[in-house]
Amino acid sequence: MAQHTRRNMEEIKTEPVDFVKEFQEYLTQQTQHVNMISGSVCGEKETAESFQAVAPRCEQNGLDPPSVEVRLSVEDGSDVQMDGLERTCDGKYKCSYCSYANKGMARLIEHIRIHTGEKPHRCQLCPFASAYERHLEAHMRSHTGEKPYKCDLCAFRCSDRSNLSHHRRRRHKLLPTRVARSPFSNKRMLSALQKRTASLGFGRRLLINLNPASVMMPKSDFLTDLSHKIHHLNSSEYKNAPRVDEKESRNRSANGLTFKNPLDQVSTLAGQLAELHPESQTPVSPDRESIKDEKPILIHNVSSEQVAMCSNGVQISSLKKESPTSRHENCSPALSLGFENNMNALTACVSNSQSGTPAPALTIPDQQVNTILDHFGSKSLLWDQVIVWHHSGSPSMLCGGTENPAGQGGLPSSG
DNA sequence: CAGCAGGGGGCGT
DNA sequence: CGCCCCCTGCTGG
Repeated sequence: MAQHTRRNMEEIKTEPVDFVKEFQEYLTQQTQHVNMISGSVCGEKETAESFQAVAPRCEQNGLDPPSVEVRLSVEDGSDVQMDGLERTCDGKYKCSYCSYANKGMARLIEHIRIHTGEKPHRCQLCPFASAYERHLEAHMRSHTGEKPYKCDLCAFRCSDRSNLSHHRRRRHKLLPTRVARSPFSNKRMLSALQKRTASLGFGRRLLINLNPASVMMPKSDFLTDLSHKIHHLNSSEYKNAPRVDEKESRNRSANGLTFKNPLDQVSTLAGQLAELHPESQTPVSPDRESIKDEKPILIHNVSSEQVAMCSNGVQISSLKKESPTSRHENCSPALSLGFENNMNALTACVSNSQSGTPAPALTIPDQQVNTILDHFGSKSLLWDQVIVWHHSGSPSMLCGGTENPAGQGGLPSSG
């Protein structure tokens, strides 16, 4: 009896890890099952290799291979029967499981996953899985503790824009705010930046403050109106920014964060982010009332495209690289990160930004820069991306300034 | 009521 | 096709 109890205790002890593992195995099995069905419908069974060939991106993100096969066996004609897909006469792809139709095949593939139960986008930290990548991103914020969306009518803040919209409707009886699109006048550059951030493992999240308020200004004014705003970027201002306890910071710098549980790491980092600067965490409200809260940003040496663009709220410049020794001089001592092998933690914390949301300040000591570079080198990280976020007169910055010294860096050619 | 997850639409490239 | 946004529904405090 006592032995039995002890054995149970041991089982319980390891349960969290085993549970996640088992759940992922379960999902894998489910995926394989769906694949099998899919393959039988297609008349061929896909191997793992062929899946990777179809969607190499999946390997990158550690996702399941797409099991929803989309193959036009017949090129012409409407109502082409595919694997779970039909094409309607108006060119839309129609779900064969329900009446849903969409002109975008990818959208339909996503939709069909609802029927197949496939959830290839898995959280690395918990059993959460979703058929939608965007949902995984929102889910990750629940781990990081990010609450980038703030209600401008009360102190409410949340991690999801939908929640904010929900809150505004329920609490303040307000209609949802339609957020205008990107303020970038140079959309090509925006697209390039998005691709670059994606290539860095930041998913589709963009490390740029796309303050919707900026949209209120005519595009042409973006280029002319920021000059008088640059004075906000006073280096003395962020000297006053709250800093992580120096001793603690030093310890972390020397030892790195040695969390056994990646979730702990994320949580701790999120906590540090929260301590950075109360104001700096104040997100950009998507509403026009918050124009006063615009947060200019600097992005140094953005890419090989020597871009210099200013806008109301966004400045991007292609400054010369700083020497590695001078790097720290321009860095806010806001936060030191230690990196194990959890790229997701980095992604989750660093990518605390998306359209209309600010990023936290991050400072990465040299040793850890090297660690990161070691980690990301094979992933083609171009470490000369420097992103500075300027918050309401209290600028913070994410620093870097040196290309991957291993020479493995450089972004894949976007072409 | 907030948090979270599921699902779909619009638009630019 | 990717990105961004929105709405809806469920759950727990």
